[in-house]
Amino acid sequence: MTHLWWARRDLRLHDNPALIDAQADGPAAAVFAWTPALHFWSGRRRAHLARTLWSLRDSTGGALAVRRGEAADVVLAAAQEADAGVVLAAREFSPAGVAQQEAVAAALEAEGRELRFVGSPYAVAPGRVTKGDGTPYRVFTPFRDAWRQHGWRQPADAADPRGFVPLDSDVDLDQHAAHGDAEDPLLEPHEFREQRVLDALESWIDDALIHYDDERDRPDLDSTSRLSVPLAFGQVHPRTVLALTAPKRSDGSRVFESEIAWRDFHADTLWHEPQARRESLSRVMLEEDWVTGREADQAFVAWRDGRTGFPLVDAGMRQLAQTGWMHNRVRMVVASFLIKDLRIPWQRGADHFRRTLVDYDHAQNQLNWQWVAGTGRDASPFFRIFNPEAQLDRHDPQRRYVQRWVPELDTPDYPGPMVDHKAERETTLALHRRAKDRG
DNA sequence: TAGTTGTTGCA
DNA sequence: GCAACAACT
Repeated sequence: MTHLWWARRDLRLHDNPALIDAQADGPAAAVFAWTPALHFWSGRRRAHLARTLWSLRDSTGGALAVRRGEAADVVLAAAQEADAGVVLAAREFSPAGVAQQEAVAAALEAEGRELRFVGSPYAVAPGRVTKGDGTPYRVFTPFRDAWRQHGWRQPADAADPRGFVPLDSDVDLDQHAAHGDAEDPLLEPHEFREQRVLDALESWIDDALIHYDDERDRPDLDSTSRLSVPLAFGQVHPRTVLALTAPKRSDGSRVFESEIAWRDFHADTLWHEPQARRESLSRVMLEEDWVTGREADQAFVAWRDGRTGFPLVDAGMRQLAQTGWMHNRVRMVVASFLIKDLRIPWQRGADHFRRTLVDYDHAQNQLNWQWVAGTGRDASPFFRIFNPEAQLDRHDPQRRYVQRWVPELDTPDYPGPMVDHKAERETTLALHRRAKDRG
């Protein structure tokens, strides 16, 4: 009997246990649900999804169906067409992903079909790393040590690209794939193929992994792994990444693996505390102390548009606006500036990132913003306020990054600082102390 | 994965 | 005059 693979954030043939199981008894059918929620994505992010799906469908000999509709409707219809009694999928752990898979499971069960979960988008799935008493770790470092101790499986074999039963699509991927930077990207589809991602990863490991501990925080050097986009779409599995870095032990590889652990830590936090998607996990400021109204609106727009007068903040926000990506060190600096200098709630910044980042990942975004705000599970101390000038001196010493993204930097057209950082820092610290004293 | 301030130790 | 360090926020 034919099985159906429900493709989610695991758009790959390599190391995909759900897909392997779907092919266990012969060729599998495969479907991806192009849901109404994608309407709210940025055009750039949707284009990248379309390109990734185009590439994956091409790799399956055109068999993968990409269909418009809610996941429950799309998966059920595909299961009926393929006469599949069993649907295989990777389990999601975010609130939206859980709700979606519950709806799919219910729709299938109503007809006597079964949704079976195999694997997850994480090296170690949320909920698996706990303290001795079964409760989750609150602090990252002990979590990471236990996470390493727990370990992970070796990557699964690659799926059979010929092992698919074709289903029709009703989404025009060519149309969605065209966007700004590449109006007709499918003339050069090489760039966003799964194999290209794996090749680029291997090159990066050979060239840059060993320097990762020193260079990851240098936005001018472009030494990061650039894995955030493929990881967000599941074009590569973190376990594949860890298997490739494992033989290359160095300080660089250990720091890099820590970053993968952060990814699992944030997903684990959201799994245990689903309200963290909107609510601060701890309170560091009194409600009335956040800036609101027109003053906040004007400040937010200056931040969003890269007109704060702080070169590193403006460079980051312009890189985001122009490319849909921002260097991680700079993400921390711009987030700290919005929260601690402008005193605008982290949720507003997180919403902007959701609308603009191509690598957007709900758990990573919300929990990293909470980390900067000092409200997360492993809260950064409330007094950790980034100094945008000191960060610039330290991480972009030749000012090459800021000059690239803020070309008018050294001209009269560039505005002066919109706030006095030293004064805002003092004010924020005083408000934090006040909130602490009032409980 | 912070920043500031004050102290110490050395040149 | 400064780097390294501790204490503190």
